[in-house]
Amino acid sequence: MKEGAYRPVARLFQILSHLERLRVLDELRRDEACVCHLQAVLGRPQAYVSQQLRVLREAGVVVDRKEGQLVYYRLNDPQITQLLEIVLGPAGERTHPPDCPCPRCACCNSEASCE
Amino acid sequence: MKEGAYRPVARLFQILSHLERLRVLDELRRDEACVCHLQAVLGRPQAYVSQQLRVLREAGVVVDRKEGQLVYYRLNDPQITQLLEIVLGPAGERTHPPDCPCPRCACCNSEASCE
DNA sequence: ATATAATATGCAGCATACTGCATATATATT
DNA sequence: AATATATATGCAGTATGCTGCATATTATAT
Repeated sequence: MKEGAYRPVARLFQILSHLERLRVLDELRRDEACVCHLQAVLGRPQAYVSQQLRVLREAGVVVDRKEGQLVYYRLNDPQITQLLEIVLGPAGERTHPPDCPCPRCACCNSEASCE
Repeated sequence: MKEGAYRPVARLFQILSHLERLRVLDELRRDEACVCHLQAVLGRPQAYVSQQLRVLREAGVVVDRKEGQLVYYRLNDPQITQLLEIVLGPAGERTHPPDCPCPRCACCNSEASCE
């Protein structure tokens, strides 16, 4: 086995060894999500969420897509999906935080429920 | 998904996000190995190797077995094997460092080769 | 019992990542 | 153009892990 093969792997695991980043990735494997949605899911300041998203983005773990003024993030690497499946089990349902302002949560936050 | 589920996972990934620990685990998934063998593989001081082995042991990733004055370590958790397979590919051959004093390396280090 | 080999543990200095805040950019609305 | 909303970036203090060394423990041999 080539010596240098461990370095990128160690780096990847380091990216994943973070509580909030794991939460983000777990949410993203269900469906892509905008920043404000992730912000509501984590219950953390926007700047904090963006910072963790940058780490994930620069590592190639996620990619972003702009739509109007919203930025949607989604998983990029199928390896990540495999890893998450092993340690977290199958993906669950999309989270609907009560105070999420994003379009995809609007239906059930204005009315009583949406599904 | 329950809130606290991410903490142990983050901790596990943190354990794995280490260059030398990854090398150790990669060696162990081929076969169990004694401390002195791992010491020769890493080319690091004995105390350093034992320290990393302790981290792996306390995390439940590996278990040890005493045989005479040697202590053999092996993988404990099948999840780890799966994770390593994903990020490192299939396990390779056992490493035979030229200066390894352990019984299982003795055959090929005293003579020209052993396989 | 003493000496030697194999392994484990404790501690301290150093490096690095995490966290929170202030601020910058970019897009839409009026 | 001015304002508001959504998102990104830079920086500093703090916490945490890494590394190396000294030393303790355990087992074998003489």
